[in-house]
Amino acid sequence: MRLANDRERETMVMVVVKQEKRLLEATAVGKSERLRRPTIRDVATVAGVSRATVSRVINGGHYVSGDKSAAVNEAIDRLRFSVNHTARNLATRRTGSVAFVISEAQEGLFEDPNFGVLITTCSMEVMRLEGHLVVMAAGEPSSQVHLANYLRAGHVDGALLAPTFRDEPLLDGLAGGDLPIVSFGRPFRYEKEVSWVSVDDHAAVRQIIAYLTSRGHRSIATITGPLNLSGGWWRLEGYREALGPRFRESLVAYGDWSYESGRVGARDLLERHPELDAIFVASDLMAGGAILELRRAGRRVPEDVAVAGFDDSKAAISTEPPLTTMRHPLAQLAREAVRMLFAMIDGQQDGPEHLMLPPELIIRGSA
Amino acid sequence: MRLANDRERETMVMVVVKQEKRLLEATAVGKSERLRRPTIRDVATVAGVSRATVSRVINGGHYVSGDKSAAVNEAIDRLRFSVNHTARNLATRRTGSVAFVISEAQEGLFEDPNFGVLITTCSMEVMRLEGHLVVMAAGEPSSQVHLANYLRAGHVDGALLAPTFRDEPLLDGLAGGDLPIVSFGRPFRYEKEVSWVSVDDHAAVRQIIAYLTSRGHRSIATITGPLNLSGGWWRLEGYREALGPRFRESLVAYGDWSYESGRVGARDLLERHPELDAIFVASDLMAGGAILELRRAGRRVPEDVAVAGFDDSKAAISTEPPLTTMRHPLAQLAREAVRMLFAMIDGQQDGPEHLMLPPELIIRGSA
DNA sequence: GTGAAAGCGCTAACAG
DNA sequence: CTGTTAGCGCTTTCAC
Repeated sequence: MRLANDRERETMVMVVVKQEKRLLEATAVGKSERLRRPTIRDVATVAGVSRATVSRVINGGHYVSGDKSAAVNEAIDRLRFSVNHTARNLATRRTGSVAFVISEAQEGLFEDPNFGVLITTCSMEVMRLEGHLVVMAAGEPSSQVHLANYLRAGHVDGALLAPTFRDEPLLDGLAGGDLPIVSFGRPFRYEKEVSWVSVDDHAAVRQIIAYLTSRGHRSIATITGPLNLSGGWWRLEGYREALGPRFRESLVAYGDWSYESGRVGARDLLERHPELDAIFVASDLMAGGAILELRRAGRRVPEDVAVAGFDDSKAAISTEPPLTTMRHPLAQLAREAVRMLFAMIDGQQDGPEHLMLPPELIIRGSA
Repeated sequence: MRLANDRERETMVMVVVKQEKRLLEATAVGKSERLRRPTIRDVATVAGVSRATVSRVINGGHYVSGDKSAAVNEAIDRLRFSVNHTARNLATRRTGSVAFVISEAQEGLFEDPNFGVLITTCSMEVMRLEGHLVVMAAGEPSSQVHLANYLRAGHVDGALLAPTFRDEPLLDGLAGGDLPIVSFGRPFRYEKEVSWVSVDDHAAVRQIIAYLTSRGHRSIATITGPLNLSGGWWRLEGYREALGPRFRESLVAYGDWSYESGRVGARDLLERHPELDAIFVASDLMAGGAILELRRAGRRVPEDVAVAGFDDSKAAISTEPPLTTMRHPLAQLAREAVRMLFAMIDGQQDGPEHLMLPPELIIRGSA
């Protein structure tokens, strides 16, 4: 009895509200006159089933009979229904979105073509898993702290971190918190605590140095990336180890991923070691700059000086000659990172997970 | 009486639910053991007010007395409360997020450093307005149609469109719909119907050509961007108009924004017009390539051939000599685009709005 | 100025 | 397999 009364009341209220709404909409200004989107309630009515059944259908259709399922699907099509993610998220207590955190000052990162592959692949992969990729940028330390708090406040289900610098405060606020995160590149100081994906920089460089050595090169120099970024750091470490006793500080030029720094690096190396016969450059873009400078100095590539790059980005095939380089499996890393993140979000993964993918030697004309 | 009964019932239910929840949490597995986030209900209890009052406070604090307001704020701090956007969005019928749509195949766009400024500035501006910037990429035409439908399905409040190509299907599915959109660059075919922001490419090129002419240059060539992108198209139009009767097809080399196409373009121009004494290049990156090629051909810059770029991106100061160029007010355009979009979303703006910002001539060493 | 309560649209027990 | 119903956390009338 009580129940019946309640339902009556509810129904009455609903009707009134609906009328008011229609009134509102009818008098609304031009553009926004579209009627409200259909809800599962509408679908349920049209299909002649309960809301729960509709919900089941749009969530995989398990435990629903064939005909009911068909009826629901038909109603969905007819009404052009599409689920309201906000409502779903409220009910499931998930936001349905993950952050892509850019910690570096904007300018730098975006000059790197790799970055584009990363963000686009992540976005597509997240969308494939029915989620949203939300880009969040924080340059200065203060806003990084702010961002870390924001992220932890439950506005996103997890976060993907673009390569972070050695001393950035971002990870301090995130590591050990309960927000699932996956870092691109091995995060300094938090390598154990935080999940990450990375190409095996160390092994990659050993491999390419071995290749250069096997081709008879004896005086192999290098141009590094930024050493406060894990890619820059580990590629130099790999070089150092590969050279072993032949390593000398003067064989190292310090770059910052930019084309220009490749040029400057090559020039300096040539000055210090006119006899050098090969250079391993830590990114293709820099390698392009290095080749230019070598040419200017009258060296032929690869006859006089062999040049090997890293990444196999678009830059690798726009040099003359095209670059011999290590392929950086960025798209795959991005997909794996998203997979790892969702596993953590879904609670299928407890502790931190670390994934190191092998690169591949791509032999072209420069070495 | 009826009311009282209802409340009683509600209260009882609440208590039971809460107990169950606590039980659940206590038995939950390790990591996710954190207690649930405080809600406005908790804040209300602690502050000794109603949920409505809390809501008022966190939404501007209007119509709330000083002391209640203070009490609420104190409770908020104490409980480390932060609003649940999902719940708010459900109640307000807004998603709180806007899409940043990348229609181009990923590779291309991300080589453009401009693009980074755009997306980062948009993200920061949207966050400043309490929203989220969701990146959505769609390369092939089929997925573009899919994306257009998705966007219109109400999953976002509006969309910012990265520069679109002349014949992309994306806009066909979006223009005229009821989803607010703002395009970066003047959208072909939809210039009237769709809101957009753009630098005044046409005027910019006239200005820089006037500058070159004033410096005594008589044979001014150009290297264009992609003509199926509005920036590329209008810069060529500006060049054409500025040259007037002196315009000749052979003075035009067609590029694609890439460094390499700048090199090739300069080489071709030099071949066709050995007498040329100036080149207007439609992007700084290409200008860098052009300078390289000119040097190779033995021309001094700017003594023999003046080179002017466009964008004033980082590339402009890493050339030798640094580039004379037109500053592209990208960050400002991004902020204005977000402002326009929110105005449309908030219903403060009806028809499409178009904003063209003037560029600024930056004189450095190359011209 | 403030509180009560009705939703927002969906999911997830819980019965049956 | 299917329907009922109690929330998810917040906003927003509507009274007072």
